[in-house]
Amino acid sequence: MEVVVRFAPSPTGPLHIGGVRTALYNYLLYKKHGGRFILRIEDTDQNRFVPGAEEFVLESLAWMGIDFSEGPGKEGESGPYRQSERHKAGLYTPFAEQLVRGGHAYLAFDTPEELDAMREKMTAEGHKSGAPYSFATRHQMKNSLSLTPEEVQARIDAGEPYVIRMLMPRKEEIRFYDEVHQWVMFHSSQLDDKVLVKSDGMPTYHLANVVDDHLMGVTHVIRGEEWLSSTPLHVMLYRAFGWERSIPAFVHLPLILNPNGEGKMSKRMGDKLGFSVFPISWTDPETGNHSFGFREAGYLPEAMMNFLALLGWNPGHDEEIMDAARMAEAFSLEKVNNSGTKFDIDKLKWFNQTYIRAAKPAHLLPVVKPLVAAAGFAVPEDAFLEEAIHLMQERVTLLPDFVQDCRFFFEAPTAYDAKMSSKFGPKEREVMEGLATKWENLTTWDLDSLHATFEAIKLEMEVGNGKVLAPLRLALTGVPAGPGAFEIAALIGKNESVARIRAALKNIPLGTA
RNA sequence: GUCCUGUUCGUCUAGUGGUUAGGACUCAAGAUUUUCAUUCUUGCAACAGGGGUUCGACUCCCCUACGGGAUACCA
Repeated sequence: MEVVVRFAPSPTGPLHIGGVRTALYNYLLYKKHGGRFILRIEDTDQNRFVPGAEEFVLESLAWMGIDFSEGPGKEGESGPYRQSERHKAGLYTPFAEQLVRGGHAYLAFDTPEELDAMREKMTAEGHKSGAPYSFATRHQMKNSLSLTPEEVQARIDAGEPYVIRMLMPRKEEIRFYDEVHQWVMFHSSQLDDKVLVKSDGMPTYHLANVVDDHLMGVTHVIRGEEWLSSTPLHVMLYRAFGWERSIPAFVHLPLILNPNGEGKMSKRMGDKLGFSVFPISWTDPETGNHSFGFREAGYLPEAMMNFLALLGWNPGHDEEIMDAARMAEAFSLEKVNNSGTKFDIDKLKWFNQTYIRAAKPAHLLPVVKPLVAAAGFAVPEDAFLEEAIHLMQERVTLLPDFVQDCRFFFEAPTAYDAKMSSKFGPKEREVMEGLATKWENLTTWDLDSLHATFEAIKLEMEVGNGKVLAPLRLALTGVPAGPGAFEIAALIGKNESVARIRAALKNIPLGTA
């Protein structure tokens, strides 16, 4: 059987990292089995519609390397892909009518105020369920069940707004199999009469979701665990429509929790704890507030993908570093975990570091280049930058470190490390003078000749490695850490290297050593 | 409150009745390295609690505790 999965975000705000993981699991299953991977935009709530949110989803998935097979801008056999468009095409109304005709749903005319009143009444009477609309209350409300057909028709004719609600049966067992949680059972008496069609005629998530999944031939509903509670309603909908034989497999993914375990990962906690919850940066069109994403923080999408995949799933072996193809190959729903997962930023950093170290400098070049420019440096030639990346990549965790931790590739030191400077004594200065002179006279400028001058100066001045290397590093970079001094010198060139030694001699006050 | 769901090192996890409970991240110590980083070695560290079932429970069942989710004309 063909596997059809779908990722169905709603454009009510920027997609967050939990959504990205949901998309990723869909993608992995699709990559493994083939079939179709549909991106569907669930924009049935026009009040909460946020401009730019859909573009944000598209750009985020593109950055992550998560390709869907059909969706907005990529027409396939199941379009259109925005529920608002599907509604305009009249896709949902017949199904809602079918439900009403079949006695599975009914019309309700209650105002928000009346609903609130009932809610209050329920809680005041100490009812455990605060639901204002259920088998217990529906006959006290204004709907096509409690009103006579004439009254109902009169209200409709008068243009009174109404919603369509699910008529939840009184006593029915609702059992469904979830690939992650196994058998889950609900009792219909605990469920309320959810709104299926809003008073503006737009379907709610529940209706649209079930109808679309059916129409699109979705075989696996992979979504976050926050949906587990509404699954019985969906199952009842499948039953009411007579679609129970083709009901999709449910896969409710464990939630991604805040690092401190306090609830599902949120922007609020991210701000508090200092990490992003968005894949890429986002500017709120309403407030203008800007949030950085993992991309801007300097994470590689491959690292992100690897980390996210392992947040709630494991391949069944000890392998941790896997590319998309390898993960897809190893992917299996049975290996998806069932308990909430705290977001471990340290582990993500480790993945990022690992991927940066393993990357080809040419692969990193396009992302590092803009960072160099953004820092205000003149952007060197590609060959230079690639070599700098090569020298730095095993000591970098985040992409911006390529600029932050090695400014010396782009400019002469503007300050010198105090501790190292204090050891820049007379002997060191003498050695540096000698080395500068030797370098000036060098006709070939490569690692070998540089090392040769190093050996020569040690012999001449009768000093060890430290008396040469430490002051040289200080002169060249101003900082105590970094790639080998000769590698740096070789890269920045003869004139620059000599100039930096001369500058250090001039600018660093005589130490105490 | 009610319903659903979960609970193995600090974190991510392996484990499906008999294991010295394994790996990874973090942290600590040491070795290598002209600095830093890398690499390598070692170490610290867990089956929420209580009852059953069983010759034997981390593994199966029940209860408790503690998390998480859902309880909208939001998704």
